[in-house]
Amino acid sequence: MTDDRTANLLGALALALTDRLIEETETRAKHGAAAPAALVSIGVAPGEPIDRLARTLALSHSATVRLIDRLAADGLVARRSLRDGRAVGLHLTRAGATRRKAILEGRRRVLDEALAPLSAKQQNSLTTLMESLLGRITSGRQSADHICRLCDEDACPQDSCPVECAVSAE
Amino acid sequence: MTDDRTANLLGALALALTDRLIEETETRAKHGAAAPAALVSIGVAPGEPIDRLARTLALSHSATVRLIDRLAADGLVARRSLRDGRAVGLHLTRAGATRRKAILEGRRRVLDEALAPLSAKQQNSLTTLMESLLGRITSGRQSADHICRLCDEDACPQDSCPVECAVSAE
DNA sequence: CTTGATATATGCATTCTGCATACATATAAA
DNA sequence: TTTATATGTATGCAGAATGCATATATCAAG
Repeated sequence: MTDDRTANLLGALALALTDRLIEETETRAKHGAAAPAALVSIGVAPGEPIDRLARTLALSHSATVRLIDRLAADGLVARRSLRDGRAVGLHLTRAGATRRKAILEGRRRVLDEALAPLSAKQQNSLTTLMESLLGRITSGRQSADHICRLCDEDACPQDSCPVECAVSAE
Repeated sequence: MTDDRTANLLGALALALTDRLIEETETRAKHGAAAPAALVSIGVAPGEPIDRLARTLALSHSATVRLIDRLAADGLVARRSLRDGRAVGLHLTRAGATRRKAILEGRRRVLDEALAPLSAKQQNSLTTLMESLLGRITSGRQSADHICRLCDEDACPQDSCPVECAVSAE
């Protein structure tokens, strides 16, 4: 079985880091915690319909429509028509792409700050351990997209991402 | 400098775990993500005033008053008068204590599940690394209380808690 | 006893969300 | 082609949670 204290520390760490990540990213995209995730996710897969984004964000469809309304009003996201006339393809405007970059940089800053006390060797150990944990947590395509909704894809190419690998291995 | 991929994995892991922790604990105490944290925190330090709880939860005073209203209406929390006639001391009712236990158990279940793929040795390594990260993240009394707002104090006695130690060492 | 600080409570507005529904388009069947 | 069903988006409406400004009660110091 797992150790009491280890479990507790993991819970505290996850909560503390997420608090900081939300705080940091939310101020850069307004409209709640889902907004930065939307900008990041749209950037990873431009042209996807609202429906798909809703699943990635784990929001209802209507909440996602409203969120896109707000981001579009801010000039960060644009709706384009698709072959399928029912759906709209989501894209970042130039301003949206800039904002996205700022969000990812803010996120990175928070994480760097937290990781600062670890040596390179310790960071490697941590990476290995986290790969196991992330693989375990992942449960399917939708879950994977949700977990990676704020990820910097450049830092973590598809074939090296433990979350993606867990989906492929199913 | 820290490694791109390590930082990214840490962000994803924190987010994914917190999603699960919130989901799990929130269903057991209704009234939003702050509710389970309130029940846990009141249990750690019964008799504290609303003001102090507000700071631990990082909520405004009025939001905390409303939260306590709801939890009291559910019969989970009771207000008692204190020597200081302005303040009220917060306590868990019997039902509240039971609920608190369920919240901590749910949290523990999520964390156990995530940690399952690690060997005992790996868990020890992870613990050491997390101690460093948590110490770094902590910045003062208020920050510490906030970070530990959902912690199981039994699993992590004061003098072994890296967050508490970071505060003491200031 | 007066003044200022502290702790709680409440009126009001705002934000974000989901449910139910309406509408347009696509897909498949008859 | 026509009809029926499924899919994707948008909107009306209501509810939950929150913050700001403010009111009230109590304490502490002079």
